Amino acid sequence: MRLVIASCSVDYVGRLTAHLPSATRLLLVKADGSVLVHSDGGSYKPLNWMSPPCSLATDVDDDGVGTWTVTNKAGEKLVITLDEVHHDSAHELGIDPGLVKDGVEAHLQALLAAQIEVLGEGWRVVRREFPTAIGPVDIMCRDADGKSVAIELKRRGDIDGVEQLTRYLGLLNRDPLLAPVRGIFAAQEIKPQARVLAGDRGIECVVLDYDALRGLDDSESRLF
Amino acid sequence: MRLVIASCSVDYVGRLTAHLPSATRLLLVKADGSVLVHSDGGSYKPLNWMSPPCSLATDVDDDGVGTWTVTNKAGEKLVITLDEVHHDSAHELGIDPGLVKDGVEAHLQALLAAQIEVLGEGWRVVRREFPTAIGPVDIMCRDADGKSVAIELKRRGDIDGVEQLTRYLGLLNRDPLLAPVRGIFAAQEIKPQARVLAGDRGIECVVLDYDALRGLDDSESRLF
DNA sequence: CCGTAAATGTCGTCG
DNA sequence: CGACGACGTTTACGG
Repeated sequence: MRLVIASCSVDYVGRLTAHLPSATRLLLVKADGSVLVHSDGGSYKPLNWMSPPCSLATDVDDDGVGTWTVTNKAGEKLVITLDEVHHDSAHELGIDPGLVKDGVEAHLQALLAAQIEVLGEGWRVVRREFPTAIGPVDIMCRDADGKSVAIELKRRGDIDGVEQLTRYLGLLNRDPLLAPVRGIFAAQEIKPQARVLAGDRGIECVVLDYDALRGLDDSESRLF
Repeated sequence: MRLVIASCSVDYVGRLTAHLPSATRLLLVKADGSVLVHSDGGSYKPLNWMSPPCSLATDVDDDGVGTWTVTNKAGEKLVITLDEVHHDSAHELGIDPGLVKDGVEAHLQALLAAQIEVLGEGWRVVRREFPTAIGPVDIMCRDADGKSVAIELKRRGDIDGVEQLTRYLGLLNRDPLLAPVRGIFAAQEIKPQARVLAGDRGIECVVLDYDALRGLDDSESRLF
């Protein structure tokens, strides 16, 4: 990894065209050739960048002044014009073991599927990620009477999720083997507008407590 | 901007829980207090981070070994445990003038509006960003017979865009002065599922070639 | 401040 | 490799 602090201007030509006027910035060159241009504020997103795989060609003088050209297979190009270099150092980092995540939708789905009876006694899971022509239903199950129920799971219950479930229900209810299919919109948090829209579509809302679900499940290890 | 190369492990507890085992990484502290943890590969996205506004508290010895704790108002916490510091430098960067973009959806809209007859002879634009109660229709136009057509533009045509246009059409068709309103979903690329959904809703799909549109337009400058 | 739509989205997963 | 949905989405733009 190479770190350069330099006064520079940047031009990107690719999926769009973008330009950065001259200013002092951090240029970060990773081992895979990718380049990030960061300012001293904003967010984690660079002002400009080139994702790997790509290659960096430099045309600079003894002071590091000149141009860097980063290109990729798709013909996208990032041109960095360096006016003055304030810092330039390289560091060996090695392979990163990577991130371990916990608490995302997949876990919520596993937890709910393992404890589907929190929704009603005698309920059973037919399939997780039940396939349809327009995408998979998160959990397909049947209630105590054997009637089909489609569950859409979200961490945050927004209008989009209700729309998604509505599309599934519209399709599923055309299948005489399944119809009538009931819909349940389950999330850790459901926005008021989503709740209203769900009510309007005859979709039931369920707020899930992730910690409670995890607590109820005695053998957490088998979920993963 | 402070740059630290260090062997460290990282824990994030917030909207989710995440852990990074010990390895050598770049720690980037921006002037606004935000912190980015980058590995030597991957993409522009850090392995872990804390967005501003947030505050960094350090508890380290003379070698820089110890822990950094970054917290924000929402109670999210990023804890970095430094085992060994290989590099530590600070740099003054100043304010960044910011990025200038060109070639995004707004430009596609301008190009298509200027050449609306690529959709059919005698078509004319009624208005770009035609206002409705639930948001603006990208382009409202009339075909050769004077019938209303609502166009939704996307760079990438996904299901969301079809839903969006469907909502507009539902509203517009309640207006006797406009109805019946036809819908066209135009994008540089249309996903199969979006195409199926559009077909189901009676919405026509049009694939746009940005370069061709730009090439057809003789005076590109007047678009901007 | 909240809601909506765009993004050089990126990232994982599954076919 | 493409299609698809989640994302600590983030970010910009209105009201």
